[in-house]
Amino acid sequence: MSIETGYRLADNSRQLRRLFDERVRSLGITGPQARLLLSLERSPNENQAYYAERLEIEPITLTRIVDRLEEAGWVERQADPADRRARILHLTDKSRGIVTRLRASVEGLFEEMLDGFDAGERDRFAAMLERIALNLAAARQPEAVHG
Amino acid sequence: MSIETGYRLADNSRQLRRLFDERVRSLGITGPQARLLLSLERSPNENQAYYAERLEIEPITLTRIVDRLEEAGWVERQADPADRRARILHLTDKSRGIVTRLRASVEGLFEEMLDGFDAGERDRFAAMLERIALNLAAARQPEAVHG
DNA sequence: TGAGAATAATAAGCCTGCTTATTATGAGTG
DNA sequence: CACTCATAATAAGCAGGCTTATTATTCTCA
Repeated sequence: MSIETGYRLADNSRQLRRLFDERVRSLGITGPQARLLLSLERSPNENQAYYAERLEIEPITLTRIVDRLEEAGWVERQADPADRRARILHLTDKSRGIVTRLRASVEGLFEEMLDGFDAGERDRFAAMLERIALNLAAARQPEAVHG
Repeated sequence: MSIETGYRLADNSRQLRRLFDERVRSLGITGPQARLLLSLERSPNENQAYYAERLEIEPITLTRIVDRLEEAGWVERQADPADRRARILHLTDKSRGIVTRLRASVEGLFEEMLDGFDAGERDRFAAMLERIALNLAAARQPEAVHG
């Protein structure tokens, strides 16, 4: 039984990612670029390692996303006066406008996803997802159990 | 509220995909390659278009996965006597052994994911995922509503 | 202080996903 | 039959994910 549910969960999230990518594409950016811009709006002026951690991608992956965003004028790298290794990221005047639309797009999509769910159902679904998140975290480090 | 739930769903599935990729990697193949091999076990001897449709990837993406699997001896392409454009795929003697272990790996992972969920909870979670799948399908073609 | 470990960013190279385009073949219609 | 349209596979080229490795800097602690 868990097989079908596992596949369904994977399928749903693939659809969700696709829809997100499609919608932000009309704004001229890719899905991962949009995720970084949203993260930059919420927590600005941190170094690249911070955003890589937050988006759960490798630093080198983030580096290349930033390369393209910077080239297109959506973000700027800035030296960190406190650490000469680091680069601080921030939005530009050009990008501040788009981020609002991005946020609306994401919120609308998530709302469509849960269309027809009442408040109680949303709570129960969210609680189940939290339990699954814990299970997946536990599955990640099977060695740690033997401490 | 739906924002956090949407992000949680996306996060969970990213974790799930990562765990899957990590586990099959020890068998010497990548995640997408594993998905194709499992699909080949379940429905053998179809053409490439069939598996692309089934895995919900573009035909060209499947072509390249097959390129690498064929080169490594995990699958074989075969001419379709009924359609000279098409190529029929099938597993090889070498791959038949690994597919059993793949299946066990997937089933184990999905089981860990739902650890602690009783039968009723599994049913309710699966039902919610189905509703979300319908909502996402509806979100895909907003134009069709006006049809 | 000074040596070694840790951290920040990046490069190279692989695989997978996409869009757009091309070629070969098949199917349908007049 | 011939014309058109659809379909199967593939190519080119890009973005994003990864692993592994490199360089520069910072941190730790004996």
